[in-house]
Amino acid sequence: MLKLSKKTEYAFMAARHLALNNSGHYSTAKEIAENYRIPYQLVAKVLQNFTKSEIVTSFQGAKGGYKLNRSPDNISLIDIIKAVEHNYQVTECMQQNNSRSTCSHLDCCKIRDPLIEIQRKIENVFEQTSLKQIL
Amino acid sequence: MLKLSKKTEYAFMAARHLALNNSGHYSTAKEIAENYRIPYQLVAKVLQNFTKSEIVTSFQGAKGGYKLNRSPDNISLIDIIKAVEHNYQVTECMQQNNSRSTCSHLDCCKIRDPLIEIQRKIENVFEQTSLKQIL
DNA sequence: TTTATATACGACTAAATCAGTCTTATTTAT
DNA sequence: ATAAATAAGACTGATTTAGTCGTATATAAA
Repeated sequence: MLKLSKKTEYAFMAARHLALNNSGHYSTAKEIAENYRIPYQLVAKVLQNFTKSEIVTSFQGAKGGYKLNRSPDNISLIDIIKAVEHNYQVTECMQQNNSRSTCSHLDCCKIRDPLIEIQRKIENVFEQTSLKQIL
Repeated sequence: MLKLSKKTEYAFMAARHLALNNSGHYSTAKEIAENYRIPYQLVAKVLQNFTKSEIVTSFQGAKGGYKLNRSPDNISLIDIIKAVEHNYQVTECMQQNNSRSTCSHLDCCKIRDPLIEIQRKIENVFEQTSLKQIL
């Protein structure tokens, strides 16, 4: 319960690696996978998600790889989470397509509103932490 | 990801119900289950967990049930979580019997320390919210 | 122009966790 | 005695998560 997915862990690790890289070449999925013993395919997907969210720019082909688009202090952990996870809500009824009215409990469960506040505070924790802070 | 378990949701609902009850009789698992359309056996387990954690006192037999031991503003959501969940950590390596040294990644994953801080802040959110605040 | 090295991406499978059920024992008011 | 309640462990089914496989496409460099 309340656990981050492996995908998000790998996303944090990959983002951190990209932020620290100043070796001249673009960082690759292979490099990150080997460096931290993460399954290659999973890092690859994470990096593709980063590209879609415009956190990084990708370069295809030989000598290709990824580079960060913004400086690490301008990227928050919530940006990274949103790039790789659709659902990071504390309850089902806060996920898209759900609402008070889809609640299966009689007259809703009565704790939805306070939990929305909890959700807001937890998101805030990740919002307030920048990539720079985890280097 | 980051979702509360149903058990914890039911625990919040049950605790809230107990806090609001001033009907003269003890609240029972059956009553709570029917009131919110929660599976009886699950509420029953939650309430048994509450008893073990001394959040409530239980009364067995006919006319039995449960009553809160403390006032709602003296019970935090983290108390409730701890009563029903063994693991509420954001990463596996923060759960009991795990540590930096059991990390499967080379030279640990490098993000453990910042995540410990995140964990602390998330626990703080639940610590700072009392049962009274969700009534 | 071929080859090696990369990203892109969807489909699939295996493993782990979670939710819910079943069963039995014990306690106690009436 | 009986009914109503807690106590608790074992089991099953459903869902989610983690990881793999396969194929297509792009590009630098020999």
